[in-house]
Amino acid sequence: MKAKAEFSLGTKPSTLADGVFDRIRTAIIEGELEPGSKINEPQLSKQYGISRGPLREAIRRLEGCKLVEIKPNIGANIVSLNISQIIEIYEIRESLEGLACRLAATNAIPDDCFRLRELLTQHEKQIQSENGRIYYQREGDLDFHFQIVQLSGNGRLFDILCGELYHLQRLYRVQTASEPSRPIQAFKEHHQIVDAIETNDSELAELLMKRHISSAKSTLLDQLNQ
Amino acid sequence: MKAKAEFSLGTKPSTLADGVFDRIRTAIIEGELEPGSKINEPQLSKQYGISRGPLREAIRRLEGCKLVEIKPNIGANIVSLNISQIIEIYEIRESLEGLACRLAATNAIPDDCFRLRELLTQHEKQIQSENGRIYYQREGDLDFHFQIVQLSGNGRLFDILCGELYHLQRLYRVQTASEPSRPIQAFKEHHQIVDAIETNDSELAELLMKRHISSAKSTLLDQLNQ
DNA sequence: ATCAATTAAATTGTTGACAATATAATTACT
DNA sequence: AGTAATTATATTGTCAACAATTTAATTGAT
Repeated sequence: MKAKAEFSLGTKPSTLADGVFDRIRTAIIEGELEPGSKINEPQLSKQYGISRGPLREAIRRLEGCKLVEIKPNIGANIVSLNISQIIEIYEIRESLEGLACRLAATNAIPDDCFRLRELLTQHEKQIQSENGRIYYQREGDLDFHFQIVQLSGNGRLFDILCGELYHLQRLYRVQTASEPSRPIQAFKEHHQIVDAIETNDSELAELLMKRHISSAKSTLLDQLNQ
Repeated sequence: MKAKAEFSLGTKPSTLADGVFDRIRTAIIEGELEPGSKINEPQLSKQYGISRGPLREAIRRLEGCKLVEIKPNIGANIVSLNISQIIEIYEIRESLEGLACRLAATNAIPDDCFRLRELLTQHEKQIQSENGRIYYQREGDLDFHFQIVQLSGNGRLFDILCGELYHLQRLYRVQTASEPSRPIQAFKEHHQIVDAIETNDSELAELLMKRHISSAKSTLLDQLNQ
């Protein structure tokens, strides 16, 4: 019996299909598996040291998550997003994270706000430092949004945003190797948002978050039209 | 070669796994498979006349769609929603369908509005008639929302709403055998919404749709607290 | 040499068998 | 009789082999 408890809680890696699902999933999100590329079953099953049975189950599950597309008798391809699909996601995020932020402002207790400020302080240091700048800026931004959604207390909302949409946008960034283009401005907006949450001003919190995401969308569009 | 082209377009039923995925999926949505009940692989594979391999692939795909939950070495259960999860979905729908309706108001051409009116006329007849009243009221309501989301032109939004959230709420209704409780009022609100779309008043269209869904949520909460 | 037809290789789809685990039934004990 | 331990059954997880289909390579004709 191998020590295989990869995580301490909330995971269920006991089957090969589940384990390889996690691995392929992160490989897709991290950009190790190129968007649009084909999945070769014999190759992957050999690479992971399992047979095709559980591998195919993992791929089917990924299909359900819309991370791969399967064409009958042809095979599975890593999903690949074009710019208009990214804009679609921004539209949805604007709407849903506005909601999340409103709910967060209603629910948040002082300790939650403290943790958010802490995260932003950490984020600020990373903006000023040079090492690993771009990578950590992206991650810091995601962490912030992640925590807001968690504060909303709406589990389904969390699933959609943190379990689906964030991953897809990240996938696109890796795909196009885009850099964060307005880190200082974004940092300020984050603080504004925490201000609103801190005073339980849910309406303002919603408005600010929507504007924050709308700005990111506009920046992306500008970069393309330039 | 059997004539197996179940639908004329947009389907890919050529593999057993895909075919049985569709069948189980609709069985869940239609309420034929009871929420919370266990899936027995030998039984289902016999029932559908296939082996366990493709059946398990279908179940894994359903897991990815969050329609079943799999516990390792135990089995798969049809997902079962409690009331607070339904409320969560209402919150999300309020936000997303507001967005959808705003986009629809921007995009809609006169012919689209004509079709919406037609749908509502049909819906009105079904309210007045007695036969199959409840069932068709529900379906009519869903058709209306479905068409609005389609008019939004946002494919991802369509996937989330029409491919996921609608099904889950329907599942709950079957589960609790609830009836539509405010059909005439809902009918009026639908017409109001089309009015706004017709004049391309996107802001109003969004507001009305959000209010429409919020009312449905309140009605549900009232029924429970009464 | 270019293209179509044919053959060969590789990949996907499906099945049945076996191993591992969990559930049910039986036995044994206080 | 009630409960713990043990056996038996059923179900899930995994694998390897075979069938069906697609893709690549080869051959042949104009």
